[in-house]
Amino acid sequence: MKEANKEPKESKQSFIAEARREQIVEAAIKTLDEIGYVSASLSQIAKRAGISTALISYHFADKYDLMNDLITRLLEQSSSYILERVSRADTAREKLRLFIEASLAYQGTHPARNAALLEIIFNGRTPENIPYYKLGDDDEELVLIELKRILSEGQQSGEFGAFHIDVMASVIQGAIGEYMSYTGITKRVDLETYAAELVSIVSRAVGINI
Amino acid sequence: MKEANKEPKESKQSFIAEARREQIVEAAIKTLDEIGYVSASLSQIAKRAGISTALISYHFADKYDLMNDLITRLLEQSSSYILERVSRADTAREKLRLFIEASLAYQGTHPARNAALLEIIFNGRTPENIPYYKLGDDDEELVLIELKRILSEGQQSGEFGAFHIDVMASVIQGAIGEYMSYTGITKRVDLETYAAELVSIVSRAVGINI
DNA sequence: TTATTATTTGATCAATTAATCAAAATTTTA
DNA sequence: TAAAATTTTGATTAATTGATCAAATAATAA
Repeated sequence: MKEANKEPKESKQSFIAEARREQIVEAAIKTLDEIGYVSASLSQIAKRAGISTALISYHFADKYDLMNDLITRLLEQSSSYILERVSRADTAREKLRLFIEASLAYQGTHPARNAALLEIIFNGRTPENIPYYKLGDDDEELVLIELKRILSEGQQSGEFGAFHIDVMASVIQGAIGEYMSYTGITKRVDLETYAAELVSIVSRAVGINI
Repeated sequence: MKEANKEPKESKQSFIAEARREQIVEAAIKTLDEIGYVSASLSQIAKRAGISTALISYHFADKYDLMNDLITRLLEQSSSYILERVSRADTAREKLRLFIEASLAYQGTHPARNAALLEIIFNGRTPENIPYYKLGDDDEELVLIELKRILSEGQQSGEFGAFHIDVMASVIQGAIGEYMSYTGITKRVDLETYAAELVSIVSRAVGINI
């Protein structure tokens, strides 16, 4: 179990090793949520997992390897949650509504995971010192691509009017992200109201034809 | 010059001390922009300022004091830039347009300051471990308050239609912030196009009556 | 069973951190 | 000028960081 996953996606790691990795990742999420990225040292993570720091080093090549695994899992989870919900609708208009609602709902149901995701996206950097938020992860991209597909689909079907798809997608994601990260709005407007109002605002913006 | 500013906002610090503080803050901005908050140690900042680390400790009570000074200056600058531009317009519609354009333009003309602001807002925490982004700084609030005032003004004058002001403000700020922080959109759409499209989208969202 | 392999720990490593301090250098004051 | 106050540095502090290693423990295979 020396090697960190290089190429092999699914490989021959024992059940116990995979379970341990998962436990460590969960502890890392808790740590990020509680004390933030800057203070999230291996010893803090180990403390929350109830294990020694050396054990983390045994299961992960280095801290970057751990954070990478963490962010991959978090993005996979939120992505599949959102994409699954969206797939239930037929029309672009309905898909757009479900996209917004699901994106916001995920935060409400997974606050710690959401906080951890924010911490690592905004603070984490690759070994080459490139910020994660400038990277555009695959799973992150997946959601963005789906959003653009919905917008494009709506335009072609005549459900939506004319607008710049990249910018519109950015507006929608920005509005969702704003509620995720900024507590000011969170305190003033509850999740359901925000979702409903956002759907209404976006509907007007895309020029929905009843 | 032992004491760090506790209550005295403007006090009796020599010109040279103030100049030195400013130099240190500028070096801190450069450091945050170049290597990010996590790596921005006092020694890294001192290196870029061409001074010893002890000198930073002499002029600032501690690292938090420095970062606090830094974020205050950065927010003051961007706030006054935006508010000054907005004040040139008369109608709510024009103010809204200038607000969006000025907010985006500031990023284009001050990329390093913008990057530093992002780094510290998302990574910095108070001594009580509260993330800055959950705090709602005074100068940050200033801009938000002005935005809401514009939206409210437009509704009362009949320029805008009906919408939830808090949510609409959040959407607009989110769309602006998205372009600031996420490189994906930055690479696909240039600043001017984004500003123009965003104005167009928001105009539709607020329901502008020609 | 025994031998082999996988897992886990505690001790330890060098590096870096923020901060302190006495002494030196500089500037200001008298 | 000389004295006093301010500014600056280099050395040092204790604490923490991520990582390594040999030895101990546990699980698996023979």
